[in-house]
Amino acid sequence: MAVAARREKERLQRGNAILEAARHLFFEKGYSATMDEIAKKAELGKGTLYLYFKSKDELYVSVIIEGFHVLERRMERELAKAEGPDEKTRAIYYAFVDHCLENREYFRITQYFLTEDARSKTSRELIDTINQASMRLLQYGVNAIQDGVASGLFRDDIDVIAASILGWRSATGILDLAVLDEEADSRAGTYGQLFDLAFDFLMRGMKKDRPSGRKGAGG
Amino acid sequence: MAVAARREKERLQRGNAILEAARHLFFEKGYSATMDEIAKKAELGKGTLYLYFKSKDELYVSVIIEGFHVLERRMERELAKAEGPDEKTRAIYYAFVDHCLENREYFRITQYFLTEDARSKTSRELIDTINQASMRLLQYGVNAIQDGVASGLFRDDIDVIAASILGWRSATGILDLAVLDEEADSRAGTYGQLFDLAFDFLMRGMKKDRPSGRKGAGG
DNA sequence: TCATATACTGACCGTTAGTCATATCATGGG
DNA sequence: CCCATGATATGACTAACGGTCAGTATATGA
Repeated sequence: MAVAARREKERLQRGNAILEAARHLFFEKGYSATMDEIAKKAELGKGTLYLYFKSKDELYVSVIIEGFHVLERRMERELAKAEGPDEKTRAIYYAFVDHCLENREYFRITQYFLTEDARSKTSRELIDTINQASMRLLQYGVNAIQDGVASGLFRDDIDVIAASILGWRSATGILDLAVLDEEADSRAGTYGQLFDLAFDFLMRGMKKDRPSGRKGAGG
Repeated sequence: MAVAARREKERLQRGNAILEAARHLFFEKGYSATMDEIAKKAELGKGTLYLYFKSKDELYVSVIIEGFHVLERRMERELAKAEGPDEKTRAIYYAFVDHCLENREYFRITQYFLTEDARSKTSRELIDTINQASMRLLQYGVNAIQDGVASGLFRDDIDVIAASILGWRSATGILDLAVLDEEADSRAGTYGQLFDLAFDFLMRGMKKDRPSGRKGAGG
């Protein structure tokens, strides 16, 4: 009796169809895309959406979480190519920045949810989901910097977690500007310079003071 | 005939009464505070609100702009107390950070408006109003750093504007975290450490390399 | 063929930003 | 004093939203 299994498969497919319609519309119109529109795009009745997602917010957050998965895969990919803590730290930082620039809609909708809706309105649960996903990705930065400390590239008196958060939040702060600015296209131009500066200052801050030392790869 | 003058005065008073009611409610409930609530609090009919402010968004932004004025006065005050570019840079940075922490509601509602509503929904005009106010305040940072370069404290190959933006955006990125976190109270604790780290790395990045020199105030 | 369970639907509800026909009030001439 | 005039204030109304639920359609297995 493969009925139950097929049912399950169909259920997943429907869920994905809704998610896809939602992604398109949230990307296009932001949070103000309506459930009616999404239902229409998914070729379903509005009520059906609520069989798969408890609320508009839950659907919205599902799209956000998608974005986190995309970013995590990218980080893994870039990390695999990098050698040594210097490159790894750089790989994580720019994987984040480039992901957000190339998929600015994911970034935009994520940032939205973390402001107003963090207020009483929405369930704490959804916020926590996003926070947990953030912490998971932050760990990549922590690990890279930790390696840097272990290998002697970075000072051993730095707070590894604080430094990671700083890198993350500096990039996010700049991304807010860059992504809001419709004109600016890629990492080139003014914003690219800013991301580089942020990374440069972060590295200078962490590296051991070796004004004249060589930069050989730390074994 | 002082009629016109009195009318004008009354008009201003009404406007302020509405603004005050709006501030209280936006602070308490965020953007989801309703125009009906604000009207009730201001002891006016809802329609009256629309004689003084074109839309809910315009009223909301008016409250935001209030916050910018408060911050600017604080910057002026702190700047007056500071001597030399090191202290001045520090004064501007912490005036910003402390203002946002002590008046987190102003920060919260500002950040909200700069995300979702930046999308097509609202008039570009309102966004621009906020951007102009931001640029005005950014100038305080630019001036302080410029002084630092002129006095030889900072390297003369740094991009003064980029460095200012970096300080601003790093602080904002951390503030997003700190202000969202209901628990965290003041500049003490984990977040305080982060703000300090951000400032420290910024200064290290800008200062001339003097690995062995003394840190005495550069006069 | 039909009873039952499962999945879908859209008319409906409460709520909200914004509008506008109407009501209220102050002013100054008669 | 009284009333005509214009300025100001009002809240019932509309359209649009998220969310609900009574009812419909479809699939299953006896």
